Amino acid sequence: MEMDERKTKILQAIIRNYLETGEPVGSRTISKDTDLNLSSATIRNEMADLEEMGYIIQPHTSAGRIPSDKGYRFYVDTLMEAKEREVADMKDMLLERQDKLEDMLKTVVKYLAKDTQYATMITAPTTHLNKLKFIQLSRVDANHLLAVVVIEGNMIRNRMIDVAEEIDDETMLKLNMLLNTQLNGLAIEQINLSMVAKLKQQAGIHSGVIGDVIDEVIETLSEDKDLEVYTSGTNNIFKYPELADNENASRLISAFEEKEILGDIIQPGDGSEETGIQVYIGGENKNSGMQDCSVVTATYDLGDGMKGTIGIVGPRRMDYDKVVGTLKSIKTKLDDLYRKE
Amino acid sequence: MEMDERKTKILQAIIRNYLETGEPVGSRTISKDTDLNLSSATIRNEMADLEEMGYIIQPHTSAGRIPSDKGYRFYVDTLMEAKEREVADMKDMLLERQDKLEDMLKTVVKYLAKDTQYATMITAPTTHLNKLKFIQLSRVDANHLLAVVVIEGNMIRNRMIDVAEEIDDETMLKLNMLLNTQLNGLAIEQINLSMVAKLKQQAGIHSGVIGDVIDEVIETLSEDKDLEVYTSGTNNIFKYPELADNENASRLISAFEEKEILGDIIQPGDGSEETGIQVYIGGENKNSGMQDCSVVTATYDLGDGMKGTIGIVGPRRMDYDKVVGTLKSIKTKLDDLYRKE
DNA sequence: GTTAGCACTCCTTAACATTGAGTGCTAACA
DNA sequence: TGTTAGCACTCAATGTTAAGGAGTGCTAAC
Repeated sequence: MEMDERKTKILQAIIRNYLETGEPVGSRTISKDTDLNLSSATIRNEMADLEEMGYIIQPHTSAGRIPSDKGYRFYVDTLMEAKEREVADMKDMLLERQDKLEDMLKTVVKYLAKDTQYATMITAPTTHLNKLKFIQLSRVDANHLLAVVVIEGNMIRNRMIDVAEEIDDETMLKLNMLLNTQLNGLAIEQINLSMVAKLKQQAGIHSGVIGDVIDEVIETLSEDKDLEVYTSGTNNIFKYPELADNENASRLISAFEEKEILGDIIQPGDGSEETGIQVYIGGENKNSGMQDCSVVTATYDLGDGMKGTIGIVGPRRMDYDKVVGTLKSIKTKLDDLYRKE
Repeated sequence: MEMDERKTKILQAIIRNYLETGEPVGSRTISKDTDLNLSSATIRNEMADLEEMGYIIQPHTSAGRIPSDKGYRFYVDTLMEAKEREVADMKDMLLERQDKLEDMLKTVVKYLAKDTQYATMITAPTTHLNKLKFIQLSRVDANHLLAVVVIEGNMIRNRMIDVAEEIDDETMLKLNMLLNTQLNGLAIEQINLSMVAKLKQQAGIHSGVIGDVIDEVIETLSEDKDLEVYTSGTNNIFKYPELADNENASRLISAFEEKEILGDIIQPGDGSEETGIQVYIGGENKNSGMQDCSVVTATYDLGDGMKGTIGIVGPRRMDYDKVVGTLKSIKTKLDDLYRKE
C-alpha cells in the first residue's frame, strides 16, 4: 500500500486536530473538518489503511486514532509549515547587560519557555576550539596568585593558585610576558605537552614553583568546565497530562536538574545540517527517560568555533510548526549576533 | 484545658506515627503503641481534648487524627530530639575542587538532598559587607579593558569594559595603582559618591575615558549580583503525595526555578538566633505557594561577614528530627571551615 | 469507489451497595 | 472520678452494575 494525496490529507487533518485537542480523532470529525467531502465511512476505510501502514494508532477498539511516531515523523518531514516567527531581538537582550554572554543565554532560554510553553534549555558555547586572547597573572596576597584567561569571544576564566613561596615582582612580570608571548593566539587544543615543557624550560632558572604555576594555568585553560546548561520553564510539563503523571514528571524534573543528562539529550545533531534544526519524536530519543517526549534542538554558531545548542522538550503532540519556526528565527538572530561587525 | 504529661505523650505518639505512615492515626493504634496501658476509649477522650485544644485535626468524621500546624509546632519546640548527625566533611568537598566556593556549595546542596530526601537549596554567602582585596585592570585589546576584582574570601568578579579611545601602558599602570591604593581594604558598602569623585579627580589630567572606567569598576563592585542560589533534589517532592498533585508540584517546581522566590522563602531568620536554625511549618510560611510545605533553614557564617542560608523544603510531615540534626551538623562544619586557620 | 446502516466494542459516568476503620456517647465498673 | 466495654453512627474507599455514547468494522446497496 502506498501514500496517495488523499491519505496524506487525511493524515494531516488527524495530526492537526490531535495537536490541538489532545483527544483521539474520529472519522466523523475528519469527514466534517476537511474539504474532501467524504463520508465518515470512507474516512474509516482510509484510516484503517493508515493504521495498517503504521502512521496512526488506535488506543482501544472504540476510540478514534492518534498519530504514531512514524506519523509525526511524516508530518514533520513533509507536511509541516514552519515559517519563521517574530521573536524578541537577541541584540536587545545583550545590550541590557553589557557583554555577559551567560546572562544573555539565561534571558533567551527564559524567553523561549514563555513563548513556546514548553521546557527549554540552552548550552553555553563550546570554547575548546577558541583562541587565547589574553592571560593575566597577578599576585593577590603573599601566597595566592590569580590567573585570568580571556578567550576569543570574551569568555573569561579565572583560577586562584596557591603558592608556597613568595614570587617577586620581576618574576611576575617575566611570567606574564612568557605566558602571553608563547600562548596568545593559540587554540586551547593546540597546547600540548611539549609546549608546556618548552615553557617551563624557558622559565628555567626559577625552581619548581614556576612550573607549578604554569601547570595550573594550563589546567585552567584545558579545564573542561562542566557543561554549562541553563534551563527554564520546566514546570510547563504540567500543562500536558501525558507528561504530568508522577512518574514521568519526576523523571523529567530530575533530568532537568542533572546537567549531564541534559547534555545527553541535546547532543549536537548528526543529520540535516543545512538547517541546524533537529527533531526527535518520542521513541526516537536515545535517552530512555524521554520516550514520551519530543525534543527539538537547534545549533547556534556565534563564530570562532563558539557553538552551542538550544533544546525544547514537550509532549509528542508538540506544536512542531511553532517550535521549529521560533527556533529558526532565534538561531538566525544568534548566528548573526557577532558575525557582522 | 491544659496540657498534662499524658496528653503530651499521646500527642507525641500521634505525631511520630503520622510522620512515619502519613496516614491519620486512630485511637486503637495509640492504645497499642504506647506504654500508657490505656484503652482506646480513654485515648479517644484525650484525643477529643487535644482536638479541642487545636493540636490535632480530624480530616473527616470517621477518620483518625493528624497533627495541626500548632501540633507540629509544639512537637518541634518541645518534643523533638534533634541530635547532631554524622555528615560528610565539608573540608573534603572543598579540597576536591581547589578554592571554588561555588562548587562546594553545589556539592553540599546535592549531598543534603540525597541525605534528607527533600528539596534543598543554598544561597551563596553575601559579599557586600566584604573587603576588597585586589583590583586588576588589564587591556585585552584595542578597545576592551578587563577589570578583575577579588573580594575577601577569594570571591572573584570580572567585567569587560568598552573604551572608545586607546589607553597607553603608562595610564594603565597609573589607573591600577590608583584603584588599588584607594580602594583596597574597603568594604564595598564604604565606597560612596564623594570617594568616586575624589578618585576621578586624582585621575585628573586624563579625560572622560578614565571616569568611565572608574564608574564601571565601581559598578562591578556594587553590582548586587542577582542572588546566587543553588538547588537540588526538587524531584523529591514527588515522594510525598500531598505535594505531588499537579497544582502543588507545578507551583513548587517553578518556585525552585525562580531565584527571587527562593530568596523570599529562606529569608535570614528573625528569631532563635542562638542555634541559627529556623523551622516554618505549613501556614507559618509567608510565601503563599508554600502553605502545604514545611521549610527548615540554617544560616551559616564563613566569617568576614560571609553569611548564607541553607533551606530544606518538604511536606508538613517532614522528619524534623533528622533535618534539624543534619542542618546543625552541616552548619557547624561550615562555620568552622575558615575560622580556625 | 462510495456510502448508509447496523451490530459491536469498550470507555466513561453515575448510581448504588458493601465494607471497614474510626468515632462519640452511654452506661457500667473500680 | 477516671476508665472501659459496648454500640450505633459516619463516611471514605471499593466494588458492582447499568446506561450512555463515541467510534469502529463490516455488509450490502448505490
